[in-house]
Amino acid sequence: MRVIYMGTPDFAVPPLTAMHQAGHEIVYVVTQPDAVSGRGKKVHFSPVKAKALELGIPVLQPEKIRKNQEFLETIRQAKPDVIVVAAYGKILPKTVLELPPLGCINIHGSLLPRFRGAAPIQAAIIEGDEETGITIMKMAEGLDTGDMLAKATTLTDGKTGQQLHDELASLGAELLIQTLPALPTIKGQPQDDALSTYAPMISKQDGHIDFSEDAARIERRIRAFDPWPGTFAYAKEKMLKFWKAEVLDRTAEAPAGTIVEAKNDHIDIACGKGILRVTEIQAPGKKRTAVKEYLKGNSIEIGMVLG
RNA sequence: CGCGGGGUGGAGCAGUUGGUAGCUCGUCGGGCUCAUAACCCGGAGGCCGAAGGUUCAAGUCCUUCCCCCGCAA
Repeated sequence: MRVIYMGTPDFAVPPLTAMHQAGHEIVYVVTQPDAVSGRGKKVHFSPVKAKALELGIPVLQPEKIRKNQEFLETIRQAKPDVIVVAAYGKILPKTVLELPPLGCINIHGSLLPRFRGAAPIQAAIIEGDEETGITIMKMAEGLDTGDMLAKATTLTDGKTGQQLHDELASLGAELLIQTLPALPTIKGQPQDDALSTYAPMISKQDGHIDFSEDAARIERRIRAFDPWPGTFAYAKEKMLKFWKAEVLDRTAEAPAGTIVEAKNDHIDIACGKGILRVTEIQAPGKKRTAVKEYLKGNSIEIGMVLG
């Protein structure tokens, strides 16, 4: 099949690789423009661009699409059968959605209509869903509202955001390869808008722990935000990131955020409900460390309140 | 040249205004104990990230490089 692929981050790499291996003719890869990022402000390619270059596929990086006649003309002349989109990072205008004969299809990291939006994978963990998955849909003008074409599921289990992300990325690639050939005949299933939820884009600030929450939810947040943006709280002026924790059912008789115990391999913190037992921590400028190790060279003041 | 923290015995950390390194844990040996992630006694283990330089003398000052990490993007 003749396809144009649009995607940007790591999540969008496996589908690209899979289509290439499956023998689909990928005319162009469209991805976000190079941008400065990371320490030292160096210019970095998007992961998808890096892979496309490796595979020898022409890359397009339009700043904007809507009024970009040159870009629109280029993809029109490419005459793709379909445009496949995975975490591209920009809303596509109707002119693009209607351009290919088979339309545009999108790989989304949740079981729609649950968790429409930018961060479905993390949302599934935070909300405590036992099951999540991948949905491939026909793209419509609304945000992740198109008719569903195929689904694949997996368990959330005790997975971190990274683990679930990687798993769903490859699951999405598989599902895409299965779905593409059937595209001309497959019948989409409309989403039930009444059941839809929205998973907004995550910001650094979302990692700031609110200890008045249920310890169980905080633990899920810690997992979901591993490795980014990380989940943190402040001890005095110092930021502490938490990477692993358990939940104790009993409730502490102390205000939320109070450190009630710190010994051996754990630091216990009072929450709105339950106690958060932190077992892996990271201080600024330091690496992730098991609390067991951390406590050997650092002292934790019992009764201190984290904010 | 975006801002900043750090690389010290196996692990996590201290090391004052430069004078050949210390703590906690672990480890090994011994002791106590019904027992212990407990306690007591004793021991091993470090070319202090790398390469230069200053100095009578550098972990501690200067230069360059390598690596790790936080912020910001």
